[in-house]
Amino acid sequence: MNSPGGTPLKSTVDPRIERSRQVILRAALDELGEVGYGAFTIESVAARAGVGKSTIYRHWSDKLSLIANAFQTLHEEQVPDIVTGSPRERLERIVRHVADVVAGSIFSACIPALIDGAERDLGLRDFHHRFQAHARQPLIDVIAEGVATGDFPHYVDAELAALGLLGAIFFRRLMTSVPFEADQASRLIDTVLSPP
Amino acid sequence: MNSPGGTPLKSTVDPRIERSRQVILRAALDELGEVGYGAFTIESVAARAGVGKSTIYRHWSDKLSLIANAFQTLHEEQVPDIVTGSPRERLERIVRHVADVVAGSIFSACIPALIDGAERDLGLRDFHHRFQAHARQPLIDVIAEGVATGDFPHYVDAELAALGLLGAIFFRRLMTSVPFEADQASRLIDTVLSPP
Amino acid sequence: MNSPGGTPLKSTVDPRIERSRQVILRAALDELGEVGYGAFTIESVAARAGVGKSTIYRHWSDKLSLIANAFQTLHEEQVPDIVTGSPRERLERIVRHVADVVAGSIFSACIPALIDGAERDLGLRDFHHRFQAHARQPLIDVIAEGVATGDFPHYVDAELAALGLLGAIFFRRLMTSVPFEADQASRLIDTVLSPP
Amino acid sequence: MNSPGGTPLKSTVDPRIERSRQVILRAALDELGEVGYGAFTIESVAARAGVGKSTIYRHWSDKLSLIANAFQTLHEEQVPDIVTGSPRERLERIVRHVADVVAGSIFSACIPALIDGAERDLGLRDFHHRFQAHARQPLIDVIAEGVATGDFPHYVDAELAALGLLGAIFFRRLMTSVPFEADQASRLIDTVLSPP
DNA sequence: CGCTAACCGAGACGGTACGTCCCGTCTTTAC
DNA sequence: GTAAAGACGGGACGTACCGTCTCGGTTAGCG
Repeated sequence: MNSPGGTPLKSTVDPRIERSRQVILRAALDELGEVGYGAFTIESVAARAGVGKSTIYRHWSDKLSLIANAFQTLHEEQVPDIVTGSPRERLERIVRHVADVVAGSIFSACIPALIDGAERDLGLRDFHHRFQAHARQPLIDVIAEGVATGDFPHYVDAELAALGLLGAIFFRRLMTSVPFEADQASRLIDTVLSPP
Repeated sequence: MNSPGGTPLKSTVDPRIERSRQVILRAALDELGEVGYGAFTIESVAARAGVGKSTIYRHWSDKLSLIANAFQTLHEEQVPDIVTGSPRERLERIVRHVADVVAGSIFSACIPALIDGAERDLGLRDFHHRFQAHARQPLIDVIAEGVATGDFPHYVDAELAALGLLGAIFFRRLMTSVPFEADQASRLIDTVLSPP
Repeated sequence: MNSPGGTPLKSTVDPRIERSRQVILRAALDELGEVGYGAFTIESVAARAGVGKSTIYRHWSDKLSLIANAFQTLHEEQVPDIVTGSPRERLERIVRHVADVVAGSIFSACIPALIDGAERDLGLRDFHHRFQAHARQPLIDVIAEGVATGDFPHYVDAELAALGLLGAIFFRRLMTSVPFEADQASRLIDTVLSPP
Repeated sequence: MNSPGGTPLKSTVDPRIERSRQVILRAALDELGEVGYGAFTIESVAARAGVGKSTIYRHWSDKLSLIANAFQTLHEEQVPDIVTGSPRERLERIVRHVADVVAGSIFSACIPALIDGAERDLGLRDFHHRFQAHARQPLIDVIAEGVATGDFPHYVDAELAALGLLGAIFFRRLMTSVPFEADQASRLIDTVLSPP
């Protein structure tokens, strides 16, 4: 049910179904951002979406899969980056973007819920990990490219370096009271990858 | 007023209180580690501790403050490090220790719960952030020392570097399916702080 | 608005509701009769009725309104009397019936609970008093008729006489260890209304 | 424990004990009259009496026996009647007194609680019944005397007549919204025992 | 078009945990 | 050595949601 990437076999579905899904997902995201995971209730989402509770359960098996699915819809708003400039420049642009997103967005508001949910629900965990791996890849690629071109030191392990950069940003979001700000991106990159 | 000599009003407390607190906190930690934050139940803790539910509510106002308090008791098991060796050696020892703790321990099992709880409860958040800052400090210190002694490059920002190292470890724990292993500590340090 | 012909908005109700009400009221009466008002427990009623506690609270706001409502269902079992015979004969039949009911029946088992409940809950008190007035009326009527026909002394106040007869029966039930038995009905009537 | 009529074997008791008993009984009666049986709690009585909960349990085995004992202290305030006048006059004086007491007094406020409590607790029931029998006796006696002197008809059963008179008063208190008033005493007696 | 099947909202249902209150017992400390 | 203070295990309260399940009512799209 409700497989993230599955295309329907039937060429056309009842338009009411799609309409319900949209309304509910939107309401779920709003709710999650507003009250957080702990106070997130299906009944609130249903009320907010102007929909019966059963309509939600008709499309998602439980609370967590609704949340997981809602996250996917956020995925589309990514892909911010272009391919111009040196690896260093492109890396900085990516890091700034990540910092911005993590600093404040619906997505950011939902991260703790996602982390906790992933701990308890296998399906959600899988989605979470795959999603992160996917989002991490461009960063790794651009670092690897920079190592190849000599923009970054040869001893740099692209994967570990990407982990250090992302980790710093997420660590600040999740473990401290002061989130990482985009302006610090340059100094972070200098520290981790040595200055140009 | 009552006592002539200005003696403290309550010099000692009922020993049962302390005993109950210990038993309950222990049970709470066990429960948290086992079933996680989402399935954490006061009633289960009470049963596990062999205690009435009301005894728990007599000492903690609600679920979250119990959890917050339980975490504080984990604070004692830190202080792992010694002061011998070069900054590089001591840094690696610290990183390995953190990696070990994050890879598997009651504390590790509770991190997602802590992160999620901190998002909704102000008191828990404060505790969480103060606790992390405290635990982070030795790492920052040893990096700063290494920069001063020339063991690490002069351009390194100790705080950002510490963030990168810790962030990498926690990121792997929270956002990927493969936790960071202590064996990778050396390579991580090389990447972030350049090799010796 | 929606329906063109101005049809009632909700002609029928979910049949499950009525079914639940029946089952629960029955269980509540049984429970009341068995364990009494003091030990009457919503949770026991739920268990006895094979119903979730929330189903009870969905229909009744609290314990007392459930009890009050349960009593109303006893209202139906009255109407025992016919209209044949002299006033004296009919009076005796009524008194015997009351004595029988008060001596032993679910209703009788619940009287103390009802009296006590009525003392604290306005709604229950109203019901209790209205119910009693209703049940008292036939007795008053037949006495008044007897006074008119000369079967009873002219100085008899029908209402006070009815009170005396009923009072004697209830007093025995509530304030003594020996309930009034139907066989004594004749002598009671003779005493209060003088012999034929 | 705490048998209603038992005299202590020891000639002298610790005066604190007696003092505690008095304070607690007084507080219990006040509490009962104010909040009723349903909201009557030991903890409230303890607070009102300025006494520890355990002090109450040291003297009474449970809530009901405290209440029962409290009632006994009301017994002393009875004995209202004198022995002058004809049986009819003395009867009326007794009935008026009962009506007054039942219409409004701490005792009256506690009757429903007592009735309900007696239904569930054997000890309380015994006390209740014995207490009532005792209080009923003077009424029976004076009626019997009146029958003997010819003041009342020869066919009158003194016990049933007393039951009718008392029953009428209590019935009005417990089962109707209009309590019996002392002014109606004369007419009630006329109806039940025929006019002089 | 008109029918019928699917989908819908509404919300009742059996549950479970919440956090509160009070029970009656038991322990500790102060007077 | 008694009493106050109050901690304790227990259990019912009434509330909030869970995820499941009927209900009629309303579309949609096929025939």
